[in-house]
Amino acid sequence: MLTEERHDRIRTKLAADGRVLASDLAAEFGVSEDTVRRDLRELARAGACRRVYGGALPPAPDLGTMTQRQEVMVECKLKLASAVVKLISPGQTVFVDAGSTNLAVAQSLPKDLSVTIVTNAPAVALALADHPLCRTILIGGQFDPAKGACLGSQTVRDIERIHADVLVLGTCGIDTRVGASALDAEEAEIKRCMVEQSRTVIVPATADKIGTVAPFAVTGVDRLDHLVITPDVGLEAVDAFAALGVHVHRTP
Amino acid sequence: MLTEERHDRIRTKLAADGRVLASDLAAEFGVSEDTVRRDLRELARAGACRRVYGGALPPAPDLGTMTQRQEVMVECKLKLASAVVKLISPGQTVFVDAGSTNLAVAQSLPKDLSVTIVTNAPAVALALADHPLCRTILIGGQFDPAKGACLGSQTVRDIERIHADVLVLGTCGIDTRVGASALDAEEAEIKRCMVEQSRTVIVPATADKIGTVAPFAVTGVDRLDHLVITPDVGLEAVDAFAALGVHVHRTP
DNA sequence: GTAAAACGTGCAAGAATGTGCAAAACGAAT
DNA sequence: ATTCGTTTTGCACATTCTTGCACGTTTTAC
Repeated sequence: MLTEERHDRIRTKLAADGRVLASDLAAEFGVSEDTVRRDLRELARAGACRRVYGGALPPAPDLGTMTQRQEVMVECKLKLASAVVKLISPGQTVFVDAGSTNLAVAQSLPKDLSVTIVTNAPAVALALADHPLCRTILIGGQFDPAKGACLGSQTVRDIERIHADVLVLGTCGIDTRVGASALDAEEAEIKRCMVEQSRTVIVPATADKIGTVAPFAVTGVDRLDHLVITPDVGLEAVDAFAALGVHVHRTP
Repeated sequence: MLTEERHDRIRTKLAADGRVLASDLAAEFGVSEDTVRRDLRELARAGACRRVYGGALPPAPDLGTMTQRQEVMVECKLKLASAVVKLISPGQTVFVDAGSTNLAVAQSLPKDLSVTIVTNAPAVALALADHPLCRTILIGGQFDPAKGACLGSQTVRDIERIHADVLVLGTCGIDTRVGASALDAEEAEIKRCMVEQSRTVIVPATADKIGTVAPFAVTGVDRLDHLVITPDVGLEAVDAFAALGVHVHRTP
């Protein structure tokens, strides 16, 4: 049995059964489990499967990206979110960008806070469904499942019609020199547009994003007003942003 | 049984039954209750459920209106939905109106069907996030939490820019003389607009809506092409609609 | 108020996995 | 045919992960 033959049969079995067990494959192919594990490792590296304890599963079992992202660092993001909502005052109009942290912001919004939320993320709008005092404007457009947000020219046009007091900006990377940046050109365009239309910009960021630069620039540090971070961010980074005029808030 | 498989089945069971018992799950999976508790703990940490004494419940107990409506007549709506998706052909552009039945339609859409879905309901867009072949256009506007949809003049304007092959119309009442009607003026306006921009109109309706007239008219019977109903609708009603040129489909 | 059921925690056994390494198989060039 | 280098494979050992059990605590029911 050739290596590639095994790979092919594993792919087929995975598509047919929705899962494979390392022990089964070893018995079926008449090779050791070590070899099967090597196969699975390579297939996983190629994106053909996800390795789990005992075998492997298809790459996208549930909701691919959005649900997955929501599952990591939940408590961390909730803390960021509750710090962010403290910066929002009654009566304001707030742009809420897409992203799992910003979804947490929407969920953490006090029910007695009367604000207008403008967002291009359907999940954010749904999360605000039980906030009776909250007026929610959803910006439409072509829906990008990977980002969980609406992108495209129509979205940009609609955003340009709105002037907000505050923007809660999601970001893929934030750096003292480059500022905020995104992984995707379309996404960056939307974010740039939101920055343009907002008076104040708040960026919640987990430690892994500090000092990171993504390919597409969104805005320089000079346009950022508040940076909300977790306590595990180094103090030197905090000072660096503070020196550039950014108000840095650390969650407890 | 792999860990993630258990998690997945717990999620499914939770969505289907609205609750799970630790003892049931342990028996069903053939593992100890300790393991089930561990699973539930992880799912709860990921926000997929709330742990309660004896088992677990879905994370959002009562999201006001939308979630509540979803819980009633689930299997009935799923049957309607699977009948509706059979009327959709590859390559078509489909308006999907708001409403719990239409959300079921989106969820029941085959993953290998390549279509463009246009909707003003954020939940529908989110449900289509894991359909790689499905292009989703979300119509924005002011989000109405009670309806789970975007309403308002901007929504109307955006809908008027799109011409669809098919409309899956949600309705509050449908009658042989009055046609489809809605409980709300804004809502009716949106629906009217969608009918205007679509070539074919499909109306899935549960038995309680047949013969009902809501205050605000949407469209006459002459513009309805397909009526998808449950078997508990009387035959005389079926014949009445059929006599007016509507194709009536009964789910088994 | 008491008993039973459910729960959390720590722990140990067993299974699965990663890593390093050597033998075997294979191909190419001499 | 032989030799050298590469790839594949299986094995040994340390590590990690999962799971069930014991025991003390909390919650529920009667």
